[in-house]
Amino acid sequence: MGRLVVIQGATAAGKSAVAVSLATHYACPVVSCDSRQFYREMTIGTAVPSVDEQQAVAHYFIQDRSINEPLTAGAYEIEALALLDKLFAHHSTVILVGGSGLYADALVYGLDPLPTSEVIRAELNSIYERQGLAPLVEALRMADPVHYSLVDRQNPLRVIRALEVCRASGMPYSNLRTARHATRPFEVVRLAIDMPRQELYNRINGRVDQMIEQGLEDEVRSLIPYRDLSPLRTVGYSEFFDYFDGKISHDTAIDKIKQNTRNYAKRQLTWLRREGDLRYFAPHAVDEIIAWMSSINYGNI
RNA sequence: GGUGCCAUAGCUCAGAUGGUAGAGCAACGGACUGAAAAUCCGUGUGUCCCUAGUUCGAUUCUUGGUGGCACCA
Repeated sequence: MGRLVVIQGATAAGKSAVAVSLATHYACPVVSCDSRQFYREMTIGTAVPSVDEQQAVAHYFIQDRSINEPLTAGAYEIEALALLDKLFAHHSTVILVGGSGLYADALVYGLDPLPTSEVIRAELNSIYERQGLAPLVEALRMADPVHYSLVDRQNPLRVIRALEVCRASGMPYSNLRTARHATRPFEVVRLAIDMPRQELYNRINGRVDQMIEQGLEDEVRSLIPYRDLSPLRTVGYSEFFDYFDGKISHDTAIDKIKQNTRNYAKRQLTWLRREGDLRYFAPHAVDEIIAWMSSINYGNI
């Protein structure tokens, strides 16, 4: 049975470099679970692996599609599972790396097979825009009292998604949620890259400055026609759109990118904390990671 | 050098005729099963510049410092 090594951690923590080092050591490929590095139109602002890194080891799910075809977590689960099937035919180890916790969990634990409906969601969104959240919350109370009592009723995305599932399936959302972990045809080893908060924030600030030097502003400007697509709701892009709109100054935009990236990193860390026994390593501790991996037995996910 | 004004949270500031203080932003904590770099929720974290007085009690009033700003030299 193959072994999937999952490398997580906050943005700018140095996950990609660790992944390349490990992949070189195990002579294995790297699969990304970064929801913004999927898109070929976004390069500078998403800090995709460098050309050198991509030539050193095979990378998958890196800039392999267009922002016109967004990849949802559910679709990612299916595509990535199919890919792993092929990769494990030739490799005993595959590395999964990326900052999108939901996507990593979709692949590792699986999502319940819930329906989606663009049409229903569009209807719900239009109600939300015209009448606000209250009627949607009330509709959810009628359609699924159980989930109504559990859901964050102030969060439009949660309420709308739950209603979307109810209407598309004809069943209460809560009936379809099992919270069961899927069984996978591979073992999973999870670890995370971490460092002191201040150090992480310094790296983030420095990386944003680098992105500016590399021409992030021009990259974002070239994407103005696509600004409403969901992949462009992204730190580093939204702020420049605000600047182009004259809402904020250039300097403010850059400061906001740094701040919003720090906030994003904090949310990633919060997400990872619920993975109680996650093993943390420093970004340069590749030898330590290799030693740790050879010391653990398969089977304890 | 003189005169005036100012000094309160990480930042910008408000405030109490004397009873140890509060806004915005930041920060921190959390939620999150198909928008997830998204979306949403919660929390004041403080030698009220220092000093000596007055007072039952001083961050608030008074004295003397220190630092900043403005104007005059």
